[in-house]
Amino acid sequence: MTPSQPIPEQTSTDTAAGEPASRRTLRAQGQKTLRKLLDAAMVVFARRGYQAARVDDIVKLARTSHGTFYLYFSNKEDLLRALIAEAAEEVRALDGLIGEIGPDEAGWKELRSWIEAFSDAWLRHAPVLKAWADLVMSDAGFGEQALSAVAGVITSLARSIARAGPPPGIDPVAGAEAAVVMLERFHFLRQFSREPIDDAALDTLTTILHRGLFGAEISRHPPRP
Amino acid sequence: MTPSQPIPEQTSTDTAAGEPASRRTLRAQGQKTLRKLLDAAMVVFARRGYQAARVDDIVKLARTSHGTFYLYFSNKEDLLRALIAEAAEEVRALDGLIGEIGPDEAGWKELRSWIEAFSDAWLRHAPVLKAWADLVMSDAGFGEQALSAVAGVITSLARSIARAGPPPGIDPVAGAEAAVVMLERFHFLRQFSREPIDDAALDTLTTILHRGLFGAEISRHPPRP
Amino acid sequence: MTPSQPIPEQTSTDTAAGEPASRRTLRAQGQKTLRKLLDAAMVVFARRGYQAARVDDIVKLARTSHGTFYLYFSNKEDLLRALIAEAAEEVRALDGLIGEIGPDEAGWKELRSWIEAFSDAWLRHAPVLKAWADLVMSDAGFGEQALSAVAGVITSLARSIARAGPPPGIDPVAGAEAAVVMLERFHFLRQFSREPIDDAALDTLTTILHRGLFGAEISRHPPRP
Amino acid sequence: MTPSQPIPEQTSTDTAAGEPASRRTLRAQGQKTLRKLLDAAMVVFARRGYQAARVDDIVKLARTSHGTFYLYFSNKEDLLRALIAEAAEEVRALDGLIGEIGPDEAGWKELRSWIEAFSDAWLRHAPVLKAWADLVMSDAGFGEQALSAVAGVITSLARSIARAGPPPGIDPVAGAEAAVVMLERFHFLRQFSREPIDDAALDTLTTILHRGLFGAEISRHPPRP
DNA sequence: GATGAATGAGATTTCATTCAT
DNA sequence: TATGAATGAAATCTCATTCAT
Repeated sequence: MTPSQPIPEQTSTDTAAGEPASRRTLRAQGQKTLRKLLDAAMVVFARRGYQAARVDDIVKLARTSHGTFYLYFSNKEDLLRALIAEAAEEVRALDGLIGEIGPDEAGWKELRSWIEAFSDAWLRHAPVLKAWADLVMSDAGFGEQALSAVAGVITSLARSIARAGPPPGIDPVAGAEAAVVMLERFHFLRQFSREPIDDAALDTLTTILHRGLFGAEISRHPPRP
Repeated sequence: MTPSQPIPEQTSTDTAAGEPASRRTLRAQGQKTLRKLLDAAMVVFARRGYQAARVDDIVKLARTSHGTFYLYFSNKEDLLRALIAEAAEEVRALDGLIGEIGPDEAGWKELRSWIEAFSDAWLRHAPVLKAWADLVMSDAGFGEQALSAVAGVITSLARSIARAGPPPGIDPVAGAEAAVVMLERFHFLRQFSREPIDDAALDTLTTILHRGLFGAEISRHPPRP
Repeated sequence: MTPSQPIPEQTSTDTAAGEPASRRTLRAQGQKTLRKLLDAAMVVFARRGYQAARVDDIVKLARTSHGTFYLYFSNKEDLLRALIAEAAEEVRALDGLIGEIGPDEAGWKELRSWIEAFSDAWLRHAPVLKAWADLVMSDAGFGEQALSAVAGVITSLARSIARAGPPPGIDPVAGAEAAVVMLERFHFLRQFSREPIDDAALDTLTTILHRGLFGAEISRHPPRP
Repeated sequence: MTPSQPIPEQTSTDTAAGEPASRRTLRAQGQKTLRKLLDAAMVVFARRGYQAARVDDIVKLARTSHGTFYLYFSNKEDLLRALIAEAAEEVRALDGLIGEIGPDEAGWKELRSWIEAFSDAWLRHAPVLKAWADLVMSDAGFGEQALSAVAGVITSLARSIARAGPPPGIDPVAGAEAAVVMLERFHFLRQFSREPIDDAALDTLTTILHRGLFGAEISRHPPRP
């Protein structure tokens, strides 16, 4: 007489921590709720920063419940990752947009329109980018993710600088890094101090980089009339 | 082209920030404990950021107790203010150092040595600056303080740019802002990615700003041999 | 030697335990779903115990939904009751099987075949029995139910022992209790440690009880060749 | 110019989950609180079972706070482990007590006094043993721990049986297992049904095992006068 | 001056159960 | 009959701060 019933192996942890609650396929209503939560989080992160944001704030704004939140995300960080994924997509799109930038006026305009695209993307995702910056401080993993997201843009920009033949004293990679962080933090500063990012500001940024990295000289690129 | 931002008078920040809970005069041992706590906080803030730093982490690293912590600071924020006070001192010192910067090689050197001073100060206070940035996200009051601290530097720099007669398209205030945030974040990025901030990097930063904001042209300032 | 426990009348447990929330008559499909849920619960209870088992685990394994679950059971406890009802049926059948057990070899064989029946029943319902034991810890009501279910077996066994004229020092009721719990837990232990319950094990159990409770002596019942 | 401040490595998780909050050395007051918590837990576990016991119940009974609880234990499981460690100590002590057990009256008395020791230990730690049994269901790890704790007793007992020359049909290891689980569960049952474990009960248990495993015959061991 | 112990408000997370389609 | 979505009460756990010695 032998035992008739094999004991099934315990399938270890069914849902790993930090994973989306369970990537079910969502119907229309589910999609809507998901969106509501993402949007609410965007607002709350913008208002209080990531760390200070409470799940409670988010669900209240989304007019839903705690339980529902954890139906879609396994925790606050998971939600941020979802938002970041959306933002990162656009960041990555930016490096495709960097064209040939010469020291002449055409180059200036090219650069200016790229910066404008950068500006648009930044403003669209401002809360996420801030939350991101906020998390980088406490979670190294998020830092790596951030680095790799910008790496593409920096590389493209560095190539563009190198092709243009930068002024002496410029290291293309360092220059590209400086450019990207300048653009990013300038936007951050202006938004933080509630000053607008207007044409004058974008012109200034463009001119600094055009002259500083792409070798434009004064006579050659009269500012737009 | 109008300056987008009124240049604020530097608001003094000597309002007893960061003083012990009850302002006792400290003997030798007290001084030592105070220093231990400040240093430990510096390390912990650097590791985890301000928000995520726990008082427990700090006192453990300082090899002292919770009770002692509150003997010296009235709360965690108070401790950060003390650290910031130390850093702000140096930040403020920086605007005194900005001299006359012309478009020639002398100007380049002048700028370069200022940037070097900035770099030194930044590296010395990196953890505090990061904690500061961290806090700014969630505490509006701290944001004001931060703005006013940098305002002095920005103002001085903006004046210096205006005096030099910047290239067309440059708004001196926007330019100064862009310059400061670029320097700050470039240091942050390099430290975060564990890349050194070497001479080539500082040369690059200097050249970008010299050409971008102070109208330097190629022929006039050959980079240092 | 007085029985330490009044021998309780077997309280009938046919009080509609484990019936669907609203007692509908089920069609073929309904029957199938019901079975799927019962089977899944059996597995999950075996894996995690009753308390730790989540309805979610059960419906996932049964490949159905939460909503469906509550179509068939009014709650988790209700489901367990349904399973218990199935098991109790067999438990109750066991006391009918206890025959006259003398101290001779015939008695040994009689006892042995009863133990074999016990073993079969136990193995068939192991998960339920475990869940039951699990619940007994936290729900007094379930404890009563459990006691009354085994009471029948214990009573029958005690009578059988008393009739056989047990060795001096044996209280028939205490002896019957000891026998039942020994059989139950021995099976539990062997299954838990993944050791088989083989003929040698059943022989050992039989011999302990035959000699211990029914007065068998060595010379009179040589073990089966 | 190279960065002057090495960034210290993040010392990963400072306190691993599931570990005692931090095995500080406790002063008198700490010891007292620790004891209060352990005792309170014992009571609560006895009343509601481990799973159903809430940390809140424990701290209320111990007249202390949630915060304090987590100062001493990292969670409920951790607390149970502490209690188990205390119980396991005594369980282990039991196998040293098993002496030479012959089929005569001296053997009966020897066995009886060992069973009495078992009984004492069991009663002293009843709540823990129940909680243990409760957890075994949901946490495999706890099962292993339980097995290894009893393994010593079983082995000693099996040796004792083998030395005594058991009746034919007895496998010493299976017999020892059966004996231990019988003793354990008998106590459990009696306590659960609120019946006393009196001399008659212990006599019965002793006699079953003495005859069943150690080959005692009727004439040779008259029960105590 | 210093410290271990205690606190409790508040945040996160889980999961049995109900609802709407 | 079936199901995905939603709920919210209850439980766990954290940590800045206060207290008593």
